[in-house]
Order: sequence, then structure tokens, then C-alpha cells
Amino acid sequence: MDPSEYDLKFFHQEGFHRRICSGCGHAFWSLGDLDRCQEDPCTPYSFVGAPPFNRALSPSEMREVFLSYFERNGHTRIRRYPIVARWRNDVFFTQASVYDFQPWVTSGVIPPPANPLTISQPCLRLNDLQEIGRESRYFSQFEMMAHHAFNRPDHEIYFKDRTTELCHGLFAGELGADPRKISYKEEEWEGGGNLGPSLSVGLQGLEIATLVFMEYTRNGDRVKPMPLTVVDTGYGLERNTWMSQGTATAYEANFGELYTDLRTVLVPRDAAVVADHARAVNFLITDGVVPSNAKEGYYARLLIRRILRILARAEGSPDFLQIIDRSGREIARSFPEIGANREDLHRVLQAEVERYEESIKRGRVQVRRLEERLEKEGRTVGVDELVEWYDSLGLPPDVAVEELRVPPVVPENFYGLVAERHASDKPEKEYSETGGELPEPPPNTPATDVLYYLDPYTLSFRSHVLWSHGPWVVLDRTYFYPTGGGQITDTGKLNDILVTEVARRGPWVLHRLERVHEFRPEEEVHGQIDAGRRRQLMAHHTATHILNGALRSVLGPHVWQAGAFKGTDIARIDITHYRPLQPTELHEVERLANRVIAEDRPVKSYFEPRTEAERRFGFTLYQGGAVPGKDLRIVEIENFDVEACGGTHCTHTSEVGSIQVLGTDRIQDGVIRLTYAAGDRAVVVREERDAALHEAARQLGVPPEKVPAAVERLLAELEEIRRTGRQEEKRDIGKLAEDLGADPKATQTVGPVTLTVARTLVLNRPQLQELSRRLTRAADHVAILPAESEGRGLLFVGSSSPQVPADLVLEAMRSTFGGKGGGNASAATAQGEPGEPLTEAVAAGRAAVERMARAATVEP
RNA sequence: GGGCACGUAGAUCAGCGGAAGAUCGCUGCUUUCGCAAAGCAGAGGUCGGGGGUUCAAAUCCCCCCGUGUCCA
Repeated sequence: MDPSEYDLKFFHQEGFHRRICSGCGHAFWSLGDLDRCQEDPCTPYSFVGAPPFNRALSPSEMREVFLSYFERNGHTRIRRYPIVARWRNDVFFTQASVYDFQPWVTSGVIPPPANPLTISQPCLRLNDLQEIGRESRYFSQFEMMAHHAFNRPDHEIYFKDRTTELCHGLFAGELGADPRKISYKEEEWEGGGNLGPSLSVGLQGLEIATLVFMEYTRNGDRVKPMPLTVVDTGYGLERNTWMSQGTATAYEANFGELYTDLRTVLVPRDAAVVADHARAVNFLITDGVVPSNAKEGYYARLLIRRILRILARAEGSPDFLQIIDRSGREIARSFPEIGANREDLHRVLQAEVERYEESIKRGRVQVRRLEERLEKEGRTVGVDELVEWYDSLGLPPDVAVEELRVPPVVPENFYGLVAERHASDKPEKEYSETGGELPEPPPNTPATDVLYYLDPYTLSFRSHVLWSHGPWVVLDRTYFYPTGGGQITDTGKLNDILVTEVARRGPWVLHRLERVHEFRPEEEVHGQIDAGRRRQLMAHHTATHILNGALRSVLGPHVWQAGAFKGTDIARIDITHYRPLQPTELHEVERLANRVIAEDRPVKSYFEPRTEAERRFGFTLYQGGAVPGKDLRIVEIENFDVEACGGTHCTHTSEVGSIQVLGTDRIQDGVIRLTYAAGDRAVVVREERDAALHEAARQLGVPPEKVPAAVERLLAELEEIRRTGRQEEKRDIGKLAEDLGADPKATQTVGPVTLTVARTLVLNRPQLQELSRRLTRAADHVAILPAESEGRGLLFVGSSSPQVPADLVLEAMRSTFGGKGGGNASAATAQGEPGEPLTEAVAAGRAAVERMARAATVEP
């Protein structure tokens, strides 16, 4: 990066000098006469016991100092976003404050909620879990305090100079650090296709802030300036709190009493891990993650199990839920929504603890079983088995060792061995913005005025063409709803050409026409939306909100929408929940939802300033993910459900008609899917089901309500018939065997063996087998049983004579019979040509038996 | 999203190419004043579903479905 990028007016005015750090070789700026940058490892920690700030601050005091400082300097304070980044498909968790504004705000699609703004965003990073408690500055869950500015070419807020000045003012002014001890290190930053210069702020060994200036985009090797530049800063709350207190580790400063209490029963590292993870778990569950075996739910499970393992190892450690509660109460002082529904939180966690205990129990049984088996072979359990058990049973090695009589030594790199097994797993796909194949209008094209937000009932309208490309048309205003928010596209007509798809791209709505057209810019067109389709989609969308509200009300506030789909035939909603829906719960949900419909409550759709909406309704607004923008579109079902949503909705719940749940699936551990129909489709579905029931009733000759009883009776009868059939067959075959054994035409003595040859009636293979078994039950009996079935010849040879192995007899018959076959000394079977070849084969078989029997008698 | 493991009687599991088994539970009988217990006898299985390979599949292969677990 060009050094001039860092040549700030602010530095020169204040008398900063640029130096090269003798430790890391990076350039840095400072007021003092410093030889090295002020970050570890170039400068060791020197604030422990000698804090450089003018006062010791608790985390909440530090947050307040920071936010109010930036408010005084013209920033708007923004409330935190959820820690689960539902609005992004490339990551699960909010890992930095700027994640709140990616990709829509940073790419200029949607205006920021305020500009400039300041926020303290709780984040979660799980890539350095093993460092927690070892390196004092690591946390999985932490808060990134930040000030952001989004600069458009026509409207610049502030950039490098002002950012650095504000930062310096905070540390050297507000917090009273010695300005000569602060270093601003030059560091190029790159991420997510953007890059730019950045300054890393060091003080007495600790990096206390990073100032990033997103200025360029990279496309392969080409780097070009961004139309929108972004000030992306990050000030670690935990680090700054630690620095202000100067305690031995960051954990005392941030976790307070919980940490010191845990220290009385746990080693320092474990205490830090437990305190850290407990905080993360509180945020995760509150923000709608239910522990599970996949995706973000797995991380919740991982953190919970790490805590449980540590607690299980230690004598006299406190109860898991108590720790979660203490941690939750502490966080709630700053974020009141955390653990606000403690009972619900407990239910979710209790279910998870029980699962874990069940897993361990199952694991222990497996361990014992395998060791016993290995012991019989004179072997013992090795490290491979421990890895296998952890990987497939979730059994930690220390628990397995407890269970084993002869345990192996658990190697240092145990979890490394586990990781090795997963080394070949494919990496996650790169995030790509949706709509990659959509054409992009020239940048000077005015935005489409979207009218469906405020008026979902107008279906016929006039408008003007702004731009067109192939089958795509952009209008100056439209009532067509583009695919989005789980609602599929509207269809209809522009003049007399069919509109097959409508999509959103940036500020524009693109209409795809069925065929090539000759629309020109400025031309007036008439739009007509397919009314039936739209009405059905509206019913399904509003039904989704009603169901979501009903589910939260019946199951508890841990229920969040994890995905949704609204089509013309059916709709689906996926929710977070810790177990399959019980039939009674489902009925209650359905009843409540239909009652809300019957009550005909108003459904209000309106825009409201973000901060006001958040204050009134809280975070559950973001059921479909966080929605950027200064104003949120609110869809409110009076006294029941409020969500930020861009879809088309009915204005009264009665328009939904009714909701018919069609089924539930557990699509993954912790996520339940409900499939349902509403509006006209609900009626159709009910009619279809009713017709099916009546048809079944007609065929059974009973009234519909007696169908279950009739079916049950029928099945019982069928079972009875089958059983007696099987018994009769066995008896018949037994009888046949007796008859054949007594029939001199079929059974003869050949040397030492008794040979039965019988061409049976049409018997299938299992029946032949049964007959053979009965004929050769006594020693030294041989049976050759040919049969013909479905135009093919079947042969079965049975033998209880060691001198006359059945497979060898069969082998002798194969030369004439052909076909494939095989078996062993006591039974062999083959299939081939029927008729003459089969008869010849039987003769050959008889000869073979005689030969073998004679050979046996000749031998002494 | 991927790896691995597992789906066999009401429950827990064994069997892992050549007649579906064990233990507990259940039913009946014997013993007992009765219960518990014991002994004897018995019922209970489309071996998760569907394809394929094979003379022969619970068993081997493929695809689904379900469950568990680890990892991203």
C-alpha cells in the first residue's frame, strides 16, 4: 500500500513522527520518541498493575464512556444487532461490528441506520477456542465497540483524518492516556473483496483499537476505488476494560465475581473458559439458536458441552444452570433482553444437558462392550478407538479412560488427531451476492419506486420504462412483488406480454418478460398482476406471521423463524425448537392461529424509524434476519405478532381464511418445519383430504369416522391369514416330506445313504429348502428336488451325509442342466432350463450320488 | 454443508453371505394361603424403505428416510 495513504494531515498538525518498528519492521506514527510499536510482542504488556487510563472502569462503564464520547462527537448510538447473523449466508455469527452493515449497506444498496453511527456490538468468534484462558486477551464472545461512517461521493461524512483524531481524542483525551505512548501502526487490510489502509492502535503492549478504511475493491489483480468508502473501526471492550483496571488477566477485569468464585474450584484456565462460554451461551440462546448437531446450533452445543466437561471433571463445581444464570444476570444489566425469559432458557438448556448425559451413558456402554470383545481376542483399546468414540459417539477421552480396565495413554495432541480425520472435508463455498445472473442497469438509472409495500391491493397500474435489456425491463414504479423474504415472485402482464419473473437488484426491480419485446425508455406501459396468485401469496405470507406468533406463544420465546417459503400451493416455516412437536402442541398452535384469523385483527404495514421500532418491539422484529435501513417496514398483527418484513400482506387476519397444517418434519436437530396451506388452498386441501377419506370409507363400507377401526380390523385379519398360511404351508411340506420318505418310488437306499428324488409340484425356492431340510433331518439322507416355476427350472440338493456333499452333487448336474448355482455340503441350489435338461440333470445327479456312495462303501 | 457410526421382538442389543437369536419385559401353566421368586411352556419380527450384486442378502454395493456424533 502506498505510504501516502497514511500521510495524514492530522498526524502532521499534531506533530506525529513516522518511524519503523525495530521489532516487526512496520511503519508507525507516534508523538513520543518510540523505537518500537506499542503492541505485543514488540512491546511487552506493561499496564498490569499500572493502568495507563485515568480511571478503572467496569465493562458497562467502559461501554458508556465510549458510546457517549462518540455521541458528543456527532454520532448516533445504535442498538446491538443479534449475535446470529441471519441476514448473511456466508457466516453464522456476527464477528465484528461492520458485519451488521454487510453486504447491503457497505455495497450502497440500502442506506445505513444512521451516519455516522456508534455501536457496541456483541460478537462471537470460535476459531481460537483453545487460546481462551491460555492467552489472557482471548474471548469467544466479546464486544466490539465501533464508530462507522459511510461516505458517498456526493456526501462525505469523514474519513482518515477525523477517524484518527476521534480515536486519539478518546484515548489521550477522554481516558487520559499519555499521548506519547500511543502508536498508530500502518497495516494493510483486506477482506471480503475489499481492501484499504488501516491503523492498528497500540498502547503499552496491547492493541486497543483498529481503524480500517475500506477504500478499494479487488477483482482478481485489478484494484479500483469503491463508490462508497467505509470507516470500519473496532475497539475491544474487554481489552480496554482490562487496560483501565490493570488486573493480572483480562478475565478478572471482565468476568468479576463469577470468575473469582469459579477460581475456587477450577484451575484458572478452566474458570476462564466456563465464564467465557457461559456468556456466549446466554447470547446465543437469547438470539434464537437452539443447540443442535448442525450449523450454528452445533456451536451452541459445542460451547455447552465444553462447559459440562469441565464441570464434570472438577470436584464440588457449581451447577451448570446456576452458572448460566449468574452470567446472564450480569449481561442483563447492559442488555436486558438476555435471559429475560429464564424459564424458557432453562427448558432449552435442560433438554440439551439431558441429551449430553444420554450420549455419555450410551458411550460408556459401547466402551465396555468393545473392550470385552477385544479382550477375548487378547487385544486392548488403543488411541484409535478413543478418537473414533469421540468422533462418532461424542465421548470425551477422559470419560472413556474412566470406563476402561486397560486404558491407553491419551496423547497430548488428541484433538489434533480428531481434526486429522476431517482434514479432507471440503471448505465452505465463498459468499456470492444473490442475483449474479441478473443484468445491471447503468448506475445513473433512477431507483424503481416500489408501491406494493404500502398498497398490496392495487393490481393494475401505469408506469414508464426506464431501461431494458434482453427480456428484462426496469420501470420507474411497480406494484409487482419481486422474489424475496421467502415469498415467490408475482406474475402478470406488461401490456400484453407475460411477466414470468420479477427480481430485485440493488435499487431496481427487474421484470422478466416471456418473449422479446420492443419497449423503449420513456414508453408508458400498463402492468397487470395475476390476482389469484397474488391473493394466495398474501394469504400464505400473513398466515406465516400468524403461525410464527402462535408458535412463540405456545412453545416459548426460544422459537425463532429459521427460514420460510411461501408458494402458491403450500407454505413452510422452519422454527428453532429443541424437540419434535407433540400432537397436542400442534393442535394448540393450529387452534390459536385460526382463532386469530376468526377475530379479524387488523394487519398494519407501515414504515417506522429503526430506533423507534426496536424500542417498541425489541429484537424479535428480526425474524427473517436483520433488515438494514433507516426506516423499517413493520408488519404488525395487533397484539399478536410484529415483524420487520417486506412482503405483501392482507390488511385483516380474516382474509387469510383459515390455516391447515399439513405436517411437521424435524429437518435437523433443533429445527422444526411446518408445512401448511392457507386461504383458498386450505379449502382445496381440506376438500382433497375429505374426498380421500370418503373414498376409503366407501371402499370399506363404513362411515368415515369408523375408518380407523375398520382398517385396524382389516390389518388384524390380514395378519391372521398370513400366520395361518405360513403354518399350513409348513404343515403341508412336513406331510409331503413324510409321504416322500415312505414312498419306495421316490426314496431308495444307495449304499450307506438314503436318497430321495422327487419332482414336486410347483414349489418356490424357500419351500424347496424347507422340504429338503425335512427330508435330510436324519443322518445320511440326500434329497434331489427338481421343480419348475415361471418357465424356469429349479434344483435343490440337500444332504446330511458327509460322503455326499450337496454342492458336489449339484456340480455333477450342472453339465447337462447349465445355469448358475452353488451352495455348501448340506445344501445347494441352482436354476436353469426347464423340461428335458432338468430331467437329464436329475439322472446325472442320481448317478453322482451312487458313485459317491459306492466310493464311500469301498473305502475301508 | 461434509465426515463417521447406528436403524434386527415392547426395551437393550448379538448375528454381518447359506434354517432370524439372547437378556429383560409380556401371556399361560407348575409351585405358594397370597405376593415376590423359581421352573416349564408360549406369544411377539415384511432385520428402517427402495433398487442392485448373488444360486442364495438381516449380512455386500448404491440411493433414499430416520437417529446419534464430530467438524466447517
